[in-house]
Amino acid sequence: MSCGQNQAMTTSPADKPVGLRERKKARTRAAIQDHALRLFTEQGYAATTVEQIAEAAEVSQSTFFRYFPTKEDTVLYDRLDPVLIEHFLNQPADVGPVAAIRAAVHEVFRGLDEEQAELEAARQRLVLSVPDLRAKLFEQFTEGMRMLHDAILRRLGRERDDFAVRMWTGALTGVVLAAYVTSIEEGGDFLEYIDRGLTQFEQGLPL
Amino acid sequence: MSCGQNQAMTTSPADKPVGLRERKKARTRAAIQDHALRLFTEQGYAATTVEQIAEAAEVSQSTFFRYFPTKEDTVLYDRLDPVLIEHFLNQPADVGPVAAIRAAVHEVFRGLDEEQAELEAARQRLVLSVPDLRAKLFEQFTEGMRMLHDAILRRLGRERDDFAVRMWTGALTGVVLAAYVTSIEEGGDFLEYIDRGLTQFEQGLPL
DNA sequence: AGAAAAAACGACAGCTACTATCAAAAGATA
DNA sequence: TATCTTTTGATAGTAGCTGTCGTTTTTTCT
Repeated sequence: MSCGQNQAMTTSPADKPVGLRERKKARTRAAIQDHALRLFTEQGYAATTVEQIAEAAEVSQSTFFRYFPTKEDTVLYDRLDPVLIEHFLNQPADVGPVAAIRAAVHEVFRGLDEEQAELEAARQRLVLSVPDLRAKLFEQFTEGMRMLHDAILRRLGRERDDFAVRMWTGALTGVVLAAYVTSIEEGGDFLEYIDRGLTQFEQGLPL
Repeated sequence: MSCGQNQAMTTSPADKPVGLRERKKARTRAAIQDHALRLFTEQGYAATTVEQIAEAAEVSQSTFFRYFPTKEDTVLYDRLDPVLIEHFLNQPADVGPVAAIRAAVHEVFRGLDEEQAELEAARQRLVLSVPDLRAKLFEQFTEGMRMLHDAILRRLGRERDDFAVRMWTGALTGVVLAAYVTSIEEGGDFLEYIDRGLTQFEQGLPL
């Protein structure tokens, strides 16, 4: 019923402090997020109040804001970015950076089951259609750019503030963002657009 | 005293309906924006209320929101993007797209006097330091990406939905954004970073 | 098991960005 | 001057978000 939350890996790998408290917290978080997304798609983002979400999830407003600092975060709380970076860093050292990114993206998105993929698609559509959410999403992208920048630096053994790497990372982020927007506007598989975009990038972005 | 508002060119070029009403509107808009920016830099963005800005500009809150739909827009109301596009389109047809962009950026930013440049710099610093403003700025960048996409299509005579152009534009926007962020973080001339970024882009983004 | 400590919760009050409405004031027009 | 339109201000209201505090629930210690 509830969508799978991958929260367990936030703690250290050795101990498993999955006490009753942790389980209830995870359930509450998932309930809030699920009901929020359902209400948003049913009656629109702006027309849905935090009070309604809290009521549907059977928590108080105080509790809502303890779990999600803003209403927007019920949609944009990003679980995927750190996972992507992790997969990227785990790629073998001899593959090029673009190939490593391609592999990481594939590994993460192919790992979603159909229900998760469906939910993710709905979420993406919602995000791009609501201005406030769009704005925050774009900021997330640039935060991702920064993380990617650090990862690339480490991978290539470059020193900090390498301007060429900065521009390279910026361009690649722009490509991914453009592919993302295109996939929403044109419809179709997100992964395919990313793939084509990365190929263009590898070929030097011919016009 | 008041910073130069280039509002006049929004009307059709033939008539000049610069009546008393129009002049007062321009003055009010400038007053709100100036006092807002001053208060933001003096006491911080979040700590400054709309009420304070309205009081400083000697207008009611109603009037404030008639001029600026949101508090953020006092900082982010962008007058430069359409000007940039216009200059880009006015470049001679035989220069390449990157060179045309470079020329347009130079023309626009070199056209600012020292006071305007100083104000613009303060504005840029403020924008990147406040999360809410950052988010909206990034959205503006992608709107700029869309406008640039259309302009490039027209310039190259391509048909709509050319994937290669989309990726090219996305990458270029990413480069400009990265150069922008770098110029804020590292300090130094904004134009110089843009120039170097565009050069990197022209050279195929070597690592 | 029982007590103490810690964490989570709900209720309430308050601030502020933002919207809607409507009457008064100011500018344009004749 | 008189009329018509645009702009403005006052007021009331909604909703996101914060802070506080007493209560309940869960964990930990003995």
